[in-house]
Amino acid sequence: MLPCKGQCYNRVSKNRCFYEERTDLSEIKVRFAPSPTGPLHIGGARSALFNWLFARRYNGKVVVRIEDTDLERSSRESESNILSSLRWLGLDWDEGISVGGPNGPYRQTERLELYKQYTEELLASGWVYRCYCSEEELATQREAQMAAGEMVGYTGKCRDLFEEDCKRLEGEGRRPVLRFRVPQGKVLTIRDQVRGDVSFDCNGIGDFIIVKSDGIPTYNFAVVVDDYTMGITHVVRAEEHLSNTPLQVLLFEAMGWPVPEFAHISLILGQDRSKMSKRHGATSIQQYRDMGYLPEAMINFLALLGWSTGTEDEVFTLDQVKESFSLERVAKSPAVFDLEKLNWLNGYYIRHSPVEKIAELAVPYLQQAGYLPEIVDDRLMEKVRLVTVAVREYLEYMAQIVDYAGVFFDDPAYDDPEAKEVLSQEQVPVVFGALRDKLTNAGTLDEAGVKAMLKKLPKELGLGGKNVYQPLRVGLTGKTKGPELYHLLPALGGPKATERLERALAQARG
RNA sequence: GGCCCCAUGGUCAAGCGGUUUAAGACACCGCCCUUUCACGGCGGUAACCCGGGUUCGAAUCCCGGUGGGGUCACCA
Repeated sequence: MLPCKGQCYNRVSKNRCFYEERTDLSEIKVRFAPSPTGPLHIGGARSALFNWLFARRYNGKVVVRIEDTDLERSSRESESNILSSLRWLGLDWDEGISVGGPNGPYRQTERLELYKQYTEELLASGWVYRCYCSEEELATQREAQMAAGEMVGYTGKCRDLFEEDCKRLEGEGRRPVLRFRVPQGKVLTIRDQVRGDVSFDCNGIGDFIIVKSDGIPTYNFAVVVDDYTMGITHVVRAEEHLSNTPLQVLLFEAMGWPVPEFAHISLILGQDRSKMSKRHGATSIQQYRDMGYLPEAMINFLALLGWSTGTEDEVFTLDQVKESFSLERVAKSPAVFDLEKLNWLNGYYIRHSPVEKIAELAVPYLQQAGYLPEIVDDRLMEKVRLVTVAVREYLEYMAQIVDYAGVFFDDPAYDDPEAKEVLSQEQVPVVFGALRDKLTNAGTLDEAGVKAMLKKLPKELGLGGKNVYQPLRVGLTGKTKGPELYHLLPALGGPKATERLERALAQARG
C-alpha cells in the first residue's frame, strides 16, 4: 500500500493522513443501513453513494443492513422500494440483505437473539440498569428541563435501584427499559474523517435507553452490535448522526470493541436552508425516477453535492467518480438542493445518451398520454425514435416529452391567432402545393433528404426563406415554434404531412 | 435553551499563508448560430459574514461575535 509522503493526496485533514490510520486498505468495510420507514430519500441516496464510492475506491466491501427496530413505522414495502432505488442508481453491495453473507441475518428484527446476548453482558458488568420511569413521567420532566433551560436528559432516578425495588415496580405492572450508565466527568473525542476531532462532555449526556420496554433494542445499541459483528471499519453517514456518535462510542468502549472510523457528511438542505423534507417537493429517488430522471444524472448530481473532483470536471460517470473519490474532498458545509442544476444535468444526459435508449424511456410517458398503444411494434418504435430525435433537446426530464410530442400524434387545430395570421399569407397555397408535390415523389423521408429538399424550396418558388418555412411549420403543426422541419417531416411521414397541409389550407380558406 | 457542526457570488463549489486584479458549473443577462423555439458557441453581472489577533504577507491559521443548520424520543 502507498505510504504517506507528506504531500499526500489522501490527507484527511491538515495534519492527518488516511494511510497512517488504516494500514490495510483492503480491509475497508462500510455499510448502508436504511430504516425502512419510507422510500429512499435524496439524502439517504447520497449517503449510500458516498459509502459505496469510498469502499469501491479502496477495494473495500459494502454491506446493506436493514434497521427496522421501529416496529411501528417499518414496512417490507419500504424496504423493497429502497433496495430497488439503490439498484436503479447502480449501487451494488457485497454482503447484506437479499445477497446474504457470513454475518447475517441483515435485518435487525432478525438479530434479536444476538442483541439479547450482549444485553446480558452489559447488565452483568453493570453498564446498564433497569429503569421503570414511564414515558409520561419522562415527558413532563423533559418539558420542565426545557423550560428551565437546563440540560435535557435522564436524571438517573432508577440508577441505583435494588432488586426489591425492581420487583415492586414490576408488580405495579411497569415494564423496564434498559439504560446505559453514562460515565460522568469524561470527555469523549471522536475522530471524524471529514470534521476532524469532535469532543463531547459526557456530563451533557443523559443515561440513554438501549433496550425498549418491549425488549427491542434502540438504534444506538443495535448499530453498535451490528457494526462490530459485521466488521464495519468506517461509518459514513449524515451529520444528523454526529450527536449520536458519542453514545455509540461509549457502547463500543463498554463492550471492549474497537471503535470504527467515522465520517459525517453534511446535510442536504431545501431552498429555505433547512433539512430537506417532503415540503421541499420531490425528495425520494422513486419520484425522480418516475418523472424520468436518469440514474446517471442523479448519481452525477448527488456526487457533486458535497464533493468535487478538484478539477473543472462536472459531468462524469459512476465509474469515473469511483476512481477519484476521497473523503478528504468531502465538503463540511451543508449543500442546498438545486433542482435547476439537476434539471440541466439530466437534460444533458438526455441529449447525450444514445437515442434508442432515450426513445425506450419515452414510451411509457407517451402511452400514458394516449399517444401510443399498449403494444408498440417496430414501426411505431421507429416513429418514437424519430420523435425523440426531434424533441429531446427540449427535455429536462422524460415526463416533459408529452408537452412536445403532441404535434406528432394529434392533428393541429389551427386555432392559434398567430398561426392563423401566418396561414392567411398569400403565398401559402403555392408553398404547400410545392411541398406536397415533392413529398408525393419522395418515398421514405430521411433527415438528410428532407434537409436538401427544404433547402432548395425557397429558390424554386422565388420566395424568401421565412415566407416558406414559417407557413410550413404552422401548416404542419399549427404552431409557430417547434422542432426542426427536417426532424418533423420524417417522423410525420409523407402522407400525414400532406394531409395536414391540406387541412390547414381548408381552415385558412374556411 | 444546552450541546455539536458549518460559514467564498442566488445555488453547487475551487482555493489548504505569497502564483488570486478569487477557478469552474447551474441560474441570470447580452451577442452569435438557427429564416421558429430549444440545443450549441462566445461574452458579461455577481462572492471571501463581522471584529480582533498571528505573520513581512490571511479567503486561507487562532480567538471572539454574528448568522445558518443539526441534535436533545421507549425514531432512526
